[in-house]
Amino acid sequence: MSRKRIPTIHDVARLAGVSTGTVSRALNARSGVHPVTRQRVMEAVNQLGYVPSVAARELAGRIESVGVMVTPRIWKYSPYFILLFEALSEALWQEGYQLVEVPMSPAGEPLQAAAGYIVLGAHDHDPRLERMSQNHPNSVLVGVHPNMFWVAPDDPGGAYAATQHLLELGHREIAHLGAAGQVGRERFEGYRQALQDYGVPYRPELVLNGAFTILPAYRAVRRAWEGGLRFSGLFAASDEMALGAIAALEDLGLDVPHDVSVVGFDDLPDLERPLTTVRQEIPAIASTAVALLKEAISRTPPRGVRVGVQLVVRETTARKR
Amino acid sequence: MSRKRIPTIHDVARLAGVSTGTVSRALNARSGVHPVTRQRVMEAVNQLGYVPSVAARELAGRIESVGVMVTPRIWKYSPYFILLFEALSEALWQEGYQLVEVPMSPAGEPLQAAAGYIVLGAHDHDPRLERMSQNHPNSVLVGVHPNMFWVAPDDPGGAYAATQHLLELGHREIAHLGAAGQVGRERFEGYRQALQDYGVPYRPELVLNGAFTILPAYRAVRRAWEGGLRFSGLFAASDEMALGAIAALEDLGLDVPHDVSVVGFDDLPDLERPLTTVRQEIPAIASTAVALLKEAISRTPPRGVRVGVQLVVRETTARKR
DNA sequence: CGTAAATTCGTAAACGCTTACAAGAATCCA
DNA sequence: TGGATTCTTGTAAGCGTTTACGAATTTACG
Repeated sequence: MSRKRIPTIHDVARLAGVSTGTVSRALNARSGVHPVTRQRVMEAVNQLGYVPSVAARELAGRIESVGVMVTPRIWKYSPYFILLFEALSEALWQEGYQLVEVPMSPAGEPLQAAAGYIVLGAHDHDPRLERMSQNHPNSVLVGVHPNMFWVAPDDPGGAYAATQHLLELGHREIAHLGAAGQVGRERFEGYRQALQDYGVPYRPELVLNGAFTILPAYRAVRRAWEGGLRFSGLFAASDEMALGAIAALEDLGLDVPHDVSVVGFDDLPDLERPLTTVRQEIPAIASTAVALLKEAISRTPPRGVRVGVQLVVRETTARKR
Repeated sequence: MSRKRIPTIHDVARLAGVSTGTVSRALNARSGVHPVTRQRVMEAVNQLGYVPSVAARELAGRIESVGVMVTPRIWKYSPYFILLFEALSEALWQEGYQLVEVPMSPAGEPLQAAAGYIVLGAHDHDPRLERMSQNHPNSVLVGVHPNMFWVAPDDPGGAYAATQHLLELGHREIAHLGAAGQVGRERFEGYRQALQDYGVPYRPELVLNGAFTILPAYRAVRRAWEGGLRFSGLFAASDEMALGAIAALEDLGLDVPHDVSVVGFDDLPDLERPLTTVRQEIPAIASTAVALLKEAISRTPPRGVRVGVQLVVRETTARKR
């Protein structure tokens, strides 16, 4: 049961009748190889099913690997983070990096060496972040931290835009379905600021608490409404929460958007409803992270970047009746 | 802002006053190097903060990397898959493999070469699986497929045990909260078989439909109960569904487990309730996948393995009143 | 048609590590 | 003490790729 040898660049070269250098150029460089030759090489590649060895590429200095450290428990917020993970993989690949998932020791040290690190999902004041920022200047946090490189979406701005949208539609009783943590706070701030700028008094009882996930949102909204709370607009701190809210409202016999307009946050793909929401450009966050990573690797002083965010109006909001 | 050179085995050798071969042996081999020499090498390693280059090791044939391909949309079932991902990373590392996340082309081809592949989360009859099974005999599916290597938990067995547990507690009206797809079907089969073996007639109206996730489960249970359906036991096809069901029942003023006993499936960690459930040994699934991968790499004919599953009785089931 | 410039391609070194091989040093036993 | 063993170590080839360099070929142009 002998193992089939994996084809290498030499096999391709032999089959195409060229040298390995040429194969490499045909594969990587935009120019410097005759179209006809390139064609022959590509055919050989397809015929053999050749795929370049990442290890060899890395050794030759063509790519480097960067470690992505994922905090455990991250799966509680999962759809968002998984999308981010995929986007990072893609963005790194584009820039000639390879994504390696590296475990983080309890003390906060990466368990594998890499050219740089990207940290996902650490808590607000996780001591491991201090550790990373001290010992690993070549790392980037997706989140906010004063003395690291960081990227984060413009949460306050997005929340502001969402609330503003509801206000512009004529709504005055606007509830907010919020969550704890730094992100939750920032989104709440945007909501509050928008109300203030439009001269609508802030009413604490209109702020409900969810947890970024769907069922707590459903229950909070249903309970609040059954308890007599009324509003014609709702800004939810995540799409999942928005879906929960909509389900609750509909189960109560209300119509979205005609009785209540709902705005979400994130713009997750493939949702069951076309949500009016604030889109996070996950690919943009990923590519910003990679750009910062390059700075971090060259030991530039750390800085943070807010990635813009965009209101997408779909079918869950309407003008107030 | 020059980047600090990463120390190599040569630097270590120079500092320790030995050859690179000796350093390598000191690091890898149990024997064949004088204790005193080894000591000197280790000191040099620590002093320089040397970490072996994974790429070079791989090129030299010491370790191999295996690609894990994650189907998009996987995040819909996410907690389970993220845990699995982490477990795989761990299990591979143990066996001297490195986990690399490799993107899958739309056609179903891995975009990076690796010693082997593990495929996660592809749909039942995904054409890309056919493709993989044809072109990449060195791959393992977590799931079930006739002509690939595959691992899967013992879904029918687990479902049987869950239902049996409810029957043994004296319940006779046992509902099933199910989901679509192969996994959903297999869990349903276990439920049905158990009823039959205990002489309890199968009543189709007791089978509710969720979608593996929490909110649809909540709504299905709530609606069914409000519609007059009654049962004293419920077997849910996933823990998330069980949580949704419990929330619904409690919102209806019922007590779990005294009015209704609920059993889940998966045994996710850190749930808000101590669920009676069927535990999937995720680490076992991961290590089985790795074991099969080794077979696959050596081109053994494909086979599938069911990993055992275990009923864990906690606080959501009770004897029928 | 002839020369200069541009394009294309082959050669070989380098990346960091492992390991087969051989040489040298230490140990053993008669 | 001397030869045979056994340990320890250095040497160098090889893993699959990229890329600087220079040779060979093609193109451009007067």
